[in-house]
Parts: sequence; C-alpha cells; structure tokens
Amino acid sequence: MSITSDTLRGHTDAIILTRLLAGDSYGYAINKGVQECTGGAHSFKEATLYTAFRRLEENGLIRSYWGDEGSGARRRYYAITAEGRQACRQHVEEWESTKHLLDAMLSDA
Amino acid sequence: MSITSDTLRGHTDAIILTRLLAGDSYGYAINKGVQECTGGAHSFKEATLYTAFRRLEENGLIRSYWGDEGSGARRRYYAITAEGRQACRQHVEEWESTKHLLDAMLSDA
DNA sequence: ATTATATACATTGACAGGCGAGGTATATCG
DNA sequence: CGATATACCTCGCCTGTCAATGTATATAAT
Repeated sequence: MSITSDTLRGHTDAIILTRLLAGDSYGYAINKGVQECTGGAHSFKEATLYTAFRRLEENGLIRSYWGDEGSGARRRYYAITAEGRQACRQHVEEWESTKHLLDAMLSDA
Repeated sequence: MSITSDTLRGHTDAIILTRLLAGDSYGYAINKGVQECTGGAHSFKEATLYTAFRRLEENGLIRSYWGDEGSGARRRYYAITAEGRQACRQHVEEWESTKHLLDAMLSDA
C-alpha cells in the first residue's frame, strides 16, 4: 500500500533537493534513491518528477547539464544551487512545525 | 508565520472529521477549534472549509442539519457518520506512516 | 532475429483541492 | 449609524499530480 500523493504534495521539491545535497544526480537515479530510502513505499511518477525539475530550475533552485556518458541512454544531471540549499533548509524547518501541528490537529483531544 | 497550505492539502477532510469526533459542530466553531488547537498557527479559509463540507457530505462521511437557534445567525451543524469515523481512523494511520517516510526523505543521510 | 525488460528522458491534457473575491444575514457595542 | 463578530455560501482561477503517450539505448532471453 502506497501513500496518498495528496499528502505528499508540496514536499516534492524538497525531497528532490534533499537528494541533491549529496551530490549531482539525474532523474532516474534520484527516483531510485527515493524508492530505496522509503523501502519501496514511494517513488515519483515520471510526469511529476520531470515537471518538478522544470519548476525547480525555473526557480533557480537547481541547475542542469547533459552528462557525457560514452554509451547508453543520455542523462540530464542536476545540481543544487545555493538558493536551493537555502530553500531546502527552510522547507525542512517548516516540515518540523507542520508535523507537530498536524499531530495536534489529528489527535482526538 | 503560517504553514504553507500545500503541505496541508489532503489533510483537510481528516482534520474536520477529527474535530467532529467530539460531537456535532458547525463551520465557524470547527474552524475556531482548529485555530485554538494550533495556537493560532492555522485555520481554514472559508472557501476551503465549506468546499470540504460539501465534499465530505457527498462522500457520506458527514451528515448536516440546520440548528434551531432562537436568535442569531443560522448554523448548519455537521455530524460524523460511521463511514466518517472509519475514514478518519484510516487517515490518521496513513499519516503516521507518511510522517516517517517524509522524515526519511527529508533527511540528508 | 525478435521480444521483453531496464534504463533514461519528455510532453500534453485532464483532474482535484485550495482559495481570493465576492455575496447574504443577524446581533452587539459604541 | 457604522463597525465588528458571528455565520453561511459560490464562482472561477491557480497549481501540482499523473495517466497516457512518445522517443531512444542496452541487455538478456527466446
């Protein structure tokens, strides 16, 4: 059973940015990483993923460049920018407080 | 500083249902309750709130009826149904796992 | 050779939830 | 009489997700 994507909405960008903190990567690998770190419970739909990349780049939070693989399918690599790091930190902070708020709002007190 | 509503999206219905677990209530009061239990950090926009009520009733998770206040503005009361309780429990369960997943996905491991 | 599977990227159009902006009505306080 | 709080409602826009569809390379199986 996977997670309702509505509850993940709004976290997509931050999840991707977090993945890029460790170093440049490309779409397919990033998604595999997400899959791995959630024990297979979540991965992005391709449309969602690539839409997010466009959005993030438009907002200056990532940069992209084509890799120079000798063989195999081409890969577009992404690098997080300084602004991206900042945005990521901020989102994680916000997540911490959202978490507590939601815990409060979803508890039958 | 309030919470980005995108990160709350998908929780709206469950938050309302949770509020109704304690007993029947009406829109304005429900929203006040949310405000209170979050220390003022969150409350629903009216459009969001009433849209949610319609949706919840369509889905059979709540029932509604007009109160018989002798004076003052009329109030439409809402009652959670058995299905609503079930849906609420399920959402809270899902929230627990989503929370852990997000913690994992937002941690720079 | 052909088929299947994994890797890898991309776009289009539909859909759903949140909400700004606007509206209605009652009661109280100054 | 006007302001504020209570109390409800709807229309139409915006944004993020995703099913469907398309392209291309490499490998393993049939």
